[in-house]
Amino acid sequence: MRDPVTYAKSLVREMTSHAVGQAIASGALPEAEIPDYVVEIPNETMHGDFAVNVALVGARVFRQSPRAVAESVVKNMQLHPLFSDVQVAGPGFINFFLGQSYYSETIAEILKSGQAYGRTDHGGGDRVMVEFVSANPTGPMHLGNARGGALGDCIAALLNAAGYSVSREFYVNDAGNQIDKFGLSLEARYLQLYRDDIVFPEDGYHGDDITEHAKAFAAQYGDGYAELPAEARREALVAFALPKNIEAMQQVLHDYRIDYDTWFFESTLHKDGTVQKVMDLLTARGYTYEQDGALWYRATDFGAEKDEVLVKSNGFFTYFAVDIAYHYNKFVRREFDRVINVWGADHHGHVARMKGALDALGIGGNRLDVVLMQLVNLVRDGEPVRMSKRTGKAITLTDLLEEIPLDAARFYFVMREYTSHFDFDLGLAVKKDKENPVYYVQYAHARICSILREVAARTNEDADDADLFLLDTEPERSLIRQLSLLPSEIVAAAAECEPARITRNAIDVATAFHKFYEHCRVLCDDADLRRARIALCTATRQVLGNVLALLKVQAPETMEQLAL
RNA sequence: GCGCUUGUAGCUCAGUUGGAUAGAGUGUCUGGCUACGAACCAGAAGGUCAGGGGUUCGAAUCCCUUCAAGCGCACCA
Repeated sequence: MRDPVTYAKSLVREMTSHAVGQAIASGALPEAEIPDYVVEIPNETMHGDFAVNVALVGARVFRQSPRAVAESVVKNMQLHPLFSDVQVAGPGFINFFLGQSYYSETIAEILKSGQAYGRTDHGGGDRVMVEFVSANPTGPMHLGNARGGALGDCIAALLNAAGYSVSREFYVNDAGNQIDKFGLSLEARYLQLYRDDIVFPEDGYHGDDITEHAKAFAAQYGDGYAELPAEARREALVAFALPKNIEAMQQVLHDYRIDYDTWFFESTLHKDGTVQKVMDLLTARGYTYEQDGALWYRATDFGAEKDEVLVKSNGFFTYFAVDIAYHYNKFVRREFDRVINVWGADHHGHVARMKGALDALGIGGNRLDVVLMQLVNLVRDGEPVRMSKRTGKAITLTDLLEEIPLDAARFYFVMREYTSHFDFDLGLAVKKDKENPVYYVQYAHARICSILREVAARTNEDADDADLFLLDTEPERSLIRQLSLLPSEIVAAAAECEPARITRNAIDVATAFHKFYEHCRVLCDDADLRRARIALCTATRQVLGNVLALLKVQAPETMEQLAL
């Protein structure tokens, strides 16, 4: 029962297949191969807990109406004790109803597993890397990084809970063009401190942070670098500013509750020769050619519309070449079974050629999954917000976290599916009322804690040996049914790389609990029922706590705790 | 021009690999606190699933097409 839903579904499948076999053996159905059918959870509870469509998809091969097939199957069905009933309904669905033992065993399982409830070994320990954010280290992080950060971090947590061995990684682009630009920008700001005739590069980084770096550098080293050769000057400035930027990113992300296993530096791929090695590998495999002084990769051999440059005619590698080398490093050098990259949707053109390049290397592009996240629009009370009120510049991750609670930020960025172009409403995120789903879920947790405090104060009862069969009203069963979904929901969310499934699950659990609270008094006079309901509250608190932990959102014991 | 993503209630979004009467939240209207937290619950109203074709027992879901929005199509990263 570690995963109640999956277990019950497998029983349904066994019972159904066996019953069809029996029906054929008894002559009720003609000899035929059992068609593929699905076991699903119906939308309506009156349609049972699980529904099977074998009669609908099998009507043709059995040459009978769906209802007739269903009747024959049900007639030959031996019901497992976990179920209380099976019925034919609608056009020919076979509906299964869970018995009370399912509900009591689910609660027992949750209480026994505790923090481990929801975790499975589905992934078999496969090594998966989740690379996310990987923001350009030449400046502060923006809102897209905020969504990508919450998304990647939650995907990693989900994979971990689903039984994968997960590594979180940040790729630091500390080489190449944008670092040159960074150096030129720093140099211009530095020299401007001493001379009037310095023109700032048109395509340089115009942010104040560049000027701040230059001033700090000047404060520490004076004007000595103004007279040195430009190359040495820029190198010193970059060596001064880049680590500061990286450290700042680490700090902000840490504040955002994201801690990486690895900060991987692009420069190491150049230094240890990986980039050149991978170029040679592609050439040896016959997938490159030279033209116009550049080295080209035959992307068209792998379905792309045009070939791509790997080595520019000036001798430098393209970003694409380095990225191929980076992924070679992930799969071959570091032996990850799977890699998940969280990219902004504006990189979608890069996906097919990256996978193609992995095919070209014989690694297999299907081992790479790219989560293409749509970009975020910031709105306040329906109006688009482009700039920070405080700084007048584009809103950074730091600005955002100063304005809205951390819990709201983490929850909101994964609440919508990553394919949705969504508007982040600053007005809504700070609201501490029922409009805000974060508080709705947290309130449910605090409410349970409050009840359990009350229990401790009044009765000090032990619910360990409670008779869980007493939890048989609809609000109770409906809540337990919701609790039982968690392990399979985590597996599904991990498979889809979609944390939004889990935020929805959290909201659904909270809803089911609030309804239970409304209809069933926990501190009732019947001592047996009381103990059973205490056990249900404890189990619900555990599930909410486990889900919120996956999302890295606080599970408060009182709402006052949330005052931030 | 080609490609990717999206289009479902006034608004924000679900819809579990094609299933039963398309669901939540919010907003509007109405009701519920002298018992465990009303940051909650219950009810009403609200739909041409962007439009049009097709596939089949059955389509919001799959195929074709039109329209609309966002984003890509560099010897940038």
